[in-house]
Amino acid sequence: MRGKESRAPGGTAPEGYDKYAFEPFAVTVDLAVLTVRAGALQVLLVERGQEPYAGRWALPGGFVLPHESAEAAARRELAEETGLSDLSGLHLEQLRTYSEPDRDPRMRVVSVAFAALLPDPPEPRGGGDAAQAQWLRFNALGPLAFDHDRILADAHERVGAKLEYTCLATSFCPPRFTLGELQQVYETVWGTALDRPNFRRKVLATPGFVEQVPGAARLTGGRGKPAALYRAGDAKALHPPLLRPSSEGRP
Amino acid sequence: MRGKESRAPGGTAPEGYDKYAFEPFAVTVDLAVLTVRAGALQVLLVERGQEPYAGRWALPGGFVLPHESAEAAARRELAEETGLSDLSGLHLEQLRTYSEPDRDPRMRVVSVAFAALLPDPPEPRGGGDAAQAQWLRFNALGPLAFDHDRILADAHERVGAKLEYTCLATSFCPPRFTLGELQQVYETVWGTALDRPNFRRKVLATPGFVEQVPGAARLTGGRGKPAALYRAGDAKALHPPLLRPSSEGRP
DNA sequence: CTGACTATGGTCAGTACGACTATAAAGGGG
DNA sequence: CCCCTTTATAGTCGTACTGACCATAGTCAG
Repeated sequence: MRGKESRAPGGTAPEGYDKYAFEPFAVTVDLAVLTVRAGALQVLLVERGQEPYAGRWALPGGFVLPHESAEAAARRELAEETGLSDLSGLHLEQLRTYSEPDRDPRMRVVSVAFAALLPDPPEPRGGGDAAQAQWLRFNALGPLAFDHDRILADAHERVGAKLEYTCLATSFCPPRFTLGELQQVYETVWGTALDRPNFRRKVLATPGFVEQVPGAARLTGGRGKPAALYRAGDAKALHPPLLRPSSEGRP
Repeated sequence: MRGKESRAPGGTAPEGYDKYAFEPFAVTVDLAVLTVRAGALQVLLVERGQEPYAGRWALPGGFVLPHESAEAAARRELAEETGLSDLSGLHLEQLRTYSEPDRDPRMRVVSVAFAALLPDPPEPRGGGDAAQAQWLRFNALGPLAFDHDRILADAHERVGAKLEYTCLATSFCPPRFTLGELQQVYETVWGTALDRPNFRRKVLATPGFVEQVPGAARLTGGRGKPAALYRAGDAKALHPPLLRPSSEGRP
């Protein structure tokens, strides 16, 4: 549009658009909310109570309201779904838009998908007018409703790729974290094991990725030598990137 | 939506949606069509004939029809705009969706933006019911209509980044090309000069990036030693990536 | 005290990359 | 026809990065 108003389907609208000269679309957002918990990649899902796909798991989401952008709708839905009032430290990123005409059997729905990363996963709040949201392990998910399998796969791929060349991994971590926790984020998302000394060397050699918390604070959680605490630096990109092993060697 | 039908704005629609229980959105596509021509990055633009932004350049695009996906709409609009019947060798990639409520002063328009790369730029066809599309140099563009400056900047950034770790550059080249042409794609999009022997070594060392045309075909265009011809290989990703110089050294 | 466990520090060789020099093959101008 | 410009291609060399290791330090469970 905009280059050629006359192309509006259903009629010509030379000056202002005729609001109903074209088929209206419902615009929604779908959220792939990821976290690393208990050493596994987990996703926030809701159980559908109605047809179609009753009983199946689906990504949380909802309609975009007339006065808000898709980003605002995503933040609002996420707050409602998780009950998380403070969305600081949240990474929310637009994935892509899914617009196949038959993706919702009831009507034409165009959905803008987002990937969101949470550091410390709060239990989804119970109070709500709809099905309860729950964290489920990314592996061993049955088929989801609609095209949500594809959305989730795209989100996983995107996050995995961005770990390589951005500092995104810190978005999975609490404000203070150890390098072991950071490494576990990489290993969990990528599904591979990394060499610990090499990972450490690489992260510390990247200026602005992490910075050590000055007051020699140390986390004593379980056994083993206590680890130094770090917080996220101000860098956004990783140069050179931290490539995942699976994508490098090709014997 | 889909997790909680009751959240449809404007009313509850327990089973099927009430088609007009929510504010309808117009859904459009906007195309950032890029090519490398005459040693410069060029963009396909149309001149607006009507308010708002009359006389300004805008990205080509149009409404998504009720029965087609955004991708299909993008292909259709591109064919109409360029008159290019064969869209083989075309790279079309969804960029992101722009949904700010006030991005079009007339009404609520949600636009799915695409980046398209053309190898050999055909002159845009004259026949059409709207303003003529033209190739303009990416530099020295005045402000575009709507938020199209931002869309174009995002497209440029995305393409520049994907040159680093994918084989996308071949999408800017004709079916047979020399390594010099391929290098010029990188230099034009990135706006930097590259060392020729090093570029050559890197490209040839990446398996599946390009493969030499067997029948010692050589292009004799201008002066200098004739160059060997190559075609795109079957690889999609570059490992390790070909990083642009600007993003590496940071003195 | 001992052993398991984790964090941290270091070595070493293979590889990739930037900067650079050299050679080959064409056309143009005298 | 010779020389010079132009472009393609080949190779060299030192530095930086990386993967695969080995070694040490600090804490907890028994």
